Amino acid sequence: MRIGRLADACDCSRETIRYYEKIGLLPPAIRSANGYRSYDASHQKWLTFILRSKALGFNQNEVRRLTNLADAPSSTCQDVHQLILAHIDDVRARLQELQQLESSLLRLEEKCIDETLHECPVIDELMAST
Amino acid sequence: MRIGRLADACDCSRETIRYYEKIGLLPPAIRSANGYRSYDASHQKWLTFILRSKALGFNQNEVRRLTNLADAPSSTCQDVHQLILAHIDDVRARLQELQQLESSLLRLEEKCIDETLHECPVIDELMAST
DNA sequence: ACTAAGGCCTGTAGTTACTACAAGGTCAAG
DNA sequence: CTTGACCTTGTAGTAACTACAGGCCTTAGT
Repeated sequence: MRIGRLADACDCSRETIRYYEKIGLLPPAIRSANGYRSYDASHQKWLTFILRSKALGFNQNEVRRLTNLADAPSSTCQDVHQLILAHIDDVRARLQELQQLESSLLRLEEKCIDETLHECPVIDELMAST
Repeated sequence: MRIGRLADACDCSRETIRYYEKIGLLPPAIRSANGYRSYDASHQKWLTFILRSKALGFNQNEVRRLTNLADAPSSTCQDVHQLILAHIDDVRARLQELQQLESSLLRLEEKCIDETLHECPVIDELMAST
């Protein structure tokens, strides 16, 4: 399988695949005589794994740790479990931040009483000292 | 006021201030004879405005639009209102995404029944085809 | 056999929103 | 007169790609 077919199969771009190889996330492809990258089913599994992990919001470092765990025979399910729990905490922290952001924005938005005004209370509040 | 004092007053780094000037978010400082940047109260207002907008999650482009509105005498409160509403939509979209992420992660996490297992069902699921 | 379209290669630059130097100039205090 | 804190510019690095440029290779059609 060449890069284009793998990209289609996994629904990602060729550039992404080459990029993952470059940063060592994806094991390097075998090269055929003409220098083209050549992939098999195991490459596809790895790439699928990486893409799904990303879709779950894991960043490169976390994905790297996950792939290491997937690869190491000595790893246990607990290691994976820990990573997921840490990531859930992370996601929840971001959720809280966004929720606070939303309520701040709503509070601000309510200040727009008269929309025809040229003196905007929102601008004033953002600019005011203290 | 030199850059260090402004940075302290607004609780941001000197580099950030220079950066905002460079990208045209902050009006350029007046230079004193030795070439140092010199700021006054109006600069401080601008910077405060920018930093607060960022804290509300507005990105550079949105902040730029906000500062333009704050600066233009012809702008109305409605323009600002629109920007805020659009941003609230944005934040809500991100919230939804994160909530879906959280539930996906929780579903996945529940698969870890026996933590001592070396065959991790999570890894298997992430790697499996279809 | 020839040609055109498409696929592949490498390498570099751009994106966002900064942060972190490096190398050097300026100024006040001791 | 030196030390230290401040200032200047410019460049490179971060995450996670995306988008070329310039140049081979392959495949399908004529």
